[in-house]
Amino acid sequence: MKLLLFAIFTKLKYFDYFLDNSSRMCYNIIMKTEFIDNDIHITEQDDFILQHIFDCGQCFRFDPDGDNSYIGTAFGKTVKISAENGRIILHDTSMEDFKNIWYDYLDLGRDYSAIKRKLTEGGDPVMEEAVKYGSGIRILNQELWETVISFIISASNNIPRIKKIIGLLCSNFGEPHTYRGKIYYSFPSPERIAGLSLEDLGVIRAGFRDKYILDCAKKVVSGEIDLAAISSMSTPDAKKALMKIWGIGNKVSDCILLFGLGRCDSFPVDVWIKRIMEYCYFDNTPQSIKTISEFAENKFGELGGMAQQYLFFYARECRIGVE
DNA sequence: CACCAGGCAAGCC
DNA sequence: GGCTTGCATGGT
Repeated sequence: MKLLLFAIFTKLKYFDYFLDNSSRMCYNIIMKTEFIDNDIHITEQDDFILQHIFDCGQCFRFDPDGDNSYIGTAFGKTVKISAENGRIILHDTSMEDFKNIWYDYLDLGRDYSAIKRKLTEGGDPVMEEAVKYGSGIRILNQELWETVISFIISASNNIPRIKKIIGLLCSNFGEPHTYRGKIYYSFPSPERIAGLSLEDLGVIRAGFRDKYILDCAKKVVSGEIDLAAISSMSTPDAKKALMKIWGIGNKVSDCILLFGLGRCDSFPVDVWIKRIMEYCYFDNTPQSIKTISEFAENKFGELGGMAQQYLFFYARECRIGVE
């Protein structure tokens, strides 16, 4: 029990909690893993629903691939994930990539059942509904550079078009690799983007955001922006540093803190969150973003980021406050 | 045609 | 500090 509570706020490292690290079958306290014919099979993991994970606006590079499957690219590797009858399968991957990339990317070391219990233990009917709708949400641990550029692109944009722009960025400027007989592209490096002109970048149709992308890439390459340094800063300092980047303001920096830097207390307030918070907690009366942020900080604290994802998914599924 | 989309920068007070 | 406006593009 002590371990479970501990796991809410930390993350179980793959290597730390597996009983038998040398065999092809492993357990940790919240799931069972097997490596069978180039596939990773995960069972005894109930807090995992692909639609919730990949359709809650945190990640723009995974798409449905048939029933109960998604396929996408992260850290330069592509994986097809399917989930059916309590069995999650990561197809055509290696144990190495599972340990080094996907285990952490999918946040498999965190106990989301405990998080959901904690968020709803106060008897908040709003959060109970939200958690019911998005019960399989997990917060992905994404690459910082990709998260920075992706959320610069997200400003004043809609999710389908964000995905389209990022897709064009990768297919035009990323490195190709083959997976299951098809070609996929990595997210382009800072060096690659920094070498482009604004005109080159025009093919991705990013609109007014193109200059932010180019400026950021150039400054990352020159060292003026040090992402490694930012990742080791305290959350307030990291936020200040991110907000110095052209094109990154309050909301985008909160998204980067949550999705790219693992700061789970970060509570990004966008138009959807603003609407659902006003509707559910403020008698549907308009509030400033600052008021909503402070309310969320008091109410959700360390779990603000998780609460935000459940609310965001719930708001969009039920179109709360729209019409 | 207007209005909006996981906002932000710049210019104003 | 807070408030307004313009911004690229594509969809409704």
